Amino acid sequence: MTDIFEALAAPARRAIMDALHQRDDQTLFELVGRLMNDHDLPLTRQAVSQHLHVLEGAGLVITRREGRYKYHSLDTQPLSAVTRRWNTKETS
Amino acid sequence: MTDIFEALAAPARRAIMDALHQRDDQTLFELVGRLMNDHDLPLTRQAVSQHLHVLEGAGLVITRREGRYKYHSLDTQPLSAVTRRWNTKETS
DNA sequence: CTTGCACGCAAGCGGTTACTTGCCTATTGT
DNA sequence: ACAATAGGCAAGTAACCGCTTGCGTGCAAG
Repeated sequence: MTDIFEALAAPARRAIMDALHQRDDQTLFELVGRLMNDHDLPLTRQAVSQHLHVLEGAGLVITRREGRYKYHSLDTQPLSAVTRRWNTKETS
Repeated sequence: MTDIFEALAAPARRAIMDALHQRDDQTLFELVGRLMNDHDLPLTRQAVSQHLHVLEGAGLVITRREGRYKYHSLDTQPLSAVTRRWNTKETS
């Protein structure tokens, strides 16, 4: 759970999360093209790849191998636990 | 909202959040003493002070001046918005 | 079997960040 | 008034992080 905050600290990684939130099961190149069009983030392929590895290590992104393609999807379960860490008293 | 992730990325800052979660309205020196006893983080006064400023800037900690004392408390409202960013579909 | 595509690995570089060090201000107590 | 306490400000340093660069691997198509 510690890695979640560090993973989401980088703006580029949050942009990737947003891109995956719009549509799941995206490959690396799909994400690269999307991040160059939607946002003005000049992220190269290797940069996105490294970010995806960080997000995957934090448990926020799950991957699925299919031939030479690797599809990425969100896993929002860890985020729910994040909020409950300091929100034990007030919830409304 | 961007600053929230960067603020919580540092483990020392999360430890401060935990200390404030145990008890609100703590001064700087109270937090320093608590962080030296509870955890094994050798945080100096200036380090904790800087971390508190970051947390305050992120809106996670609210302060209250009283004479020469400055009491710090948690504000967990921003954290609720954090989770809802990517949890629009599943909530249970 | 060769060519191209999707992706992985690893070293290196520049900017950021956490922490220290030193000094300063303001409020309280005697 | 003087000393002590609670906290603030700013510069300097070392480590970390994001990104690049270059090359390597495996799958797929002709």
